[in-house]
Amino acid sequence: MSGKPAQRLASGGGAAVDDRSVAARLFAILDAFATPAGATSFTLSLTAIAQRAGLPLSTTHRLVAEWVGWGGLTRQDNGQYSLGMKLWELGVQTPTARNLRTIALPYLEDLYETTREHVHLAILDGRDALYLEKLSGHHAVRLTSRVGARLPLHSTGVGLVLLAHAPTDVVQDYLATSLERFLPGTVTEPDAVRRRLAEIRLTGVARMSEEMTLGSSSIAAPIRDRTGLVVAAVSIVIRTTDTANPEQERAVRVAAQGVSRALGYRRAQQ
Amino acid sequence: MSGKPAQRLASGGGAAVDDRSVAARLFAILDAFATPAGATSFTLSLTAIAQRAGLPLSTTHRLVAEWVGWGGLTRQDNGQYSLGMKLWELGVQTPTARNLRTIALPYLEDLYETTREHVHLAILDGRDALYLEKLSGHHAVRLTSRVGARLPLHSTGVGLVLLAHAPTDVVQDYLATSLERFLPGTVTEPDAVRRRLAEIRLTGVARMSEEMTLGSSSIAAPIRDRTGLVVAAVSIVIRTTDTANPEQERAVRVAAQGVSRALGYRRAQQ
DNA sequence: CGACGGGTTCCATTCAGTGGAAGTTCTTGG
DNA sequence: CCAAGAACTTCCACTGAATGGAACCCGTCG
Repeated sequence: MSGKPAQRLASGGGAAVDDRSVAARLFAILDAFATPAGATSFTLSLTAIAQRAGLPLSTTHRLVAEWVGWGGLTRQDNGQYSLGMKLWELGVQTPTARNLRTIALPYLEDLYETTREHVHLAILDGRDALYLEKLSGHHAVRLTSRVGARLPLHSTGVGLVLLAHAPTDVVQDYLATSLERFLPGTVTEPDAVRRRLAEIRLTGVARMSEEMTLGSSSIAAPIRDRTGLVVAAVSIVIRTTDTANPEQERAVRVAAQGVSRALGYRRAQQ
Repeated sequence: MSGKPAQRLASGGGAAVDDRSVAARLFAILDAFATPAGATSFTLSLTAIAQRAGLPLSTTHRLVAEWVGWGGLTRQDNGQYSLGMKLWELGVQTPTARNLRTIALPYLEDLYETTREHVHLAILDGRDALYLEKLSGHHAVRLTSRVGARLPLHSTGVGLVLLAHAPTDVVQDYLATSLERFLPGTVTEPDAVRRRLAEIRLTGVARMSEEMTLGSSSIAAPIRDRTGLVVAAVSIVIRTTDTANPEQERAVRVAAQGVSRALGYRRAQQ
């Protein structure tokens, strides 16, 4: 790093210079709260935030205070910090999530009622399936998914559907990296995945069985907007042992079509 | 559009001083997106953001770029900006919203199924009822409410329930200001409201009729946590013309109790 | 009691952020 | 077709806001 004659610590360690902008530091603080894995959301102490964000304590202290002042973070009685309501309020206003959810929810409810199984709504975001909504009864199978979670495209029903209808370069790109095998049943071989995608495009539904969670299978179908583009996917997650029920598949299709129609899709082609 | 740009003109047309911190300016930009009234969420041009945030265009340009880089804002094809998915992702992680929602949703679904009416879940936040969840079928009455919306405490079912169980100083404070009369039926007289609150505490339900929206009534009940504290309220919104149905009230109670029990409430007192 | 780990405050230093202005692109309309 | 204008982007000299090390505070533990 000969470029910048920036501040240099006299000590032999030669600590790295932090050239992040104030904004970047503020964001780093929020990112410290990104819930890992499927864990339940949590709280952090000031020091913990400082560590995760890679910031000096005093700086963290000041910036965290700014967040709290605005409502993006909340300080709890025990001194721990957590994400604040303001963030939630703004978050739910996000157009994609809000519009899709509002329109889709009634159909998802119908689907839940007729099948009594977990119902998922997801969109493609980057290289992941992002779960926008999840309905599930009191009982139902334990699952990794939750609203706001990201799950892989190749091992989930909604993921495969989204991938099947994604631009070719996205598919190319996705299959170029090695796909994680979560269970023995997970299909990870690129060509095998490609064959599945083709079949999904043909039949209009994806069926998965024990590729992410033991004991659970899923049936997923695409949601199209007015232009015919696939913008989301619905699925139900069922116990693997249940006998294959054509009614279930039909219900998923009906729901997907209902939402598509509500979005203005008129089955022009197909 | 709230808080006017913090500009203070020195006598004689001197330059304005803006003593906001970088963080405050970043927040002001996000706040520019706070959806007004009940309008559908929207997009803003750079110039519009600058105006609403009270910032010079070049500064706005730079800061908006930071937001976009992080994912808090998204630039659309037409050049307009809107809230970004990252914000949604973090927002749904907010503990209060997430936990309550997760626990309550199954019961809300039950309630929706048995009544087929709008179902609301709200908490008290500041001087407003903040709507955490809303289920509604395809048909159903048109409403002002939506997830993430804030509505007054005195003119909504959930609002009254929350107020009825709020600390006395909150009630005091709330009733000290003049309450807006949305419809002829809105009860705005402090003492009349107080009497209602007492009754709600006694009976355990609130009934409203055409106090916010013409043609719609609501039935609301409190949700308690393990300590017995009222942390939220559920309600259904029904057509006013419908004959009073004791089944509906019972369904609301059942839902509220179900959620309370799931939160660990054991009906110690009462 | 002393030490320790978390949190808070202080303040001299300096460099990141600022914003006016000039440059660029896209529209409008004459 | 070009001029006028609006919206956006880039530039850069200046400066005061942000920085972070250090000192301080406070509750807890052995």
